[in-house]
Amino acid sequence: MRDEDVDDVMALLAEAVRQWPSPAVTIVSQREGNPFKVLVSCILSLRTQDRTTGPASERLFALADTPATMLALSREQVEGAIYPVGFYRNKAAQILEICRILVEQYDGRVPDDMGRLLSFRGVGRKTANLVITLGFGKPGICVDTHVHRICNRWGYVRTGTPEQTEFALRAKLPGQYWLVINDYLVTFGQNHCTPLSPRCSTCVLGRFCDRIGVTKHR
DNA sequence: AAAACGGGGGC
DNA sequence: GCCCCAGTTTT
Repeated sequence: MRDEDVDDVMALLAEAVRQWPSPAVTIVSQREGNPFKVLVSCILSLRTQDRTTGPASERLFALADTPATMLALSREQVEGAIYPVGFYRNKAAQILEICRILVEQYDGRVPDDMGRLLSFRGVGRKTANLVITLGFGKPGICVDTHVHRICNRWGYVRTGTPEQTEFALRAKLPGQYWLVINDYLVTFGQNHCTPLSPRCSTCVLGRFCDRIGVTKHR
């Protein structure tokens, strides 16, 4: 994919993702404007399939949906609510630790800058960028493995790590696409342009794609 | 039964 | 950069 193809690809992508109702990322999108829910949802989704984190986070938020109230929960309560996301002890402990810091040092509010977000254990660039963009509506690019894989598969960027992809996209992706690329590409990556067996033969973006790193395809 | 999945931390 | 982290889902 060449730079001048961006508008065409984004339009085709928007059309393509419409065939998958209630995409998994919508679960996270529904947290829009609520940085705390975005943050907790992201912690739950670490190294798990996104589909499972929606119901799990709903159960947790039914018990508590602010740092102060969630801090009052026991680790066992949190662990029980978030089945079946896995990594229960780590995730429950990290969430409660973040709640404690938010209450004690940040007046119960989630900070809106990269530096402070990254200081929390369990928060990396993907989570921080999602909090900044979805939670606070500020500019940012959230690169998960889907975004990283697909942008490289297209040949739009040539990078080795998601962080490099983030910086490459920040430098070249037109600003009007920053807030939608993650939503589109995650949906697209989960349903069509999958890691192992992308459906290249039925892909509307075929003529724009370099298929870099594609080993098998149907 | 086995392989795929997926962000972050520690070194 | 490399290795590790645990448990659910898919093949």
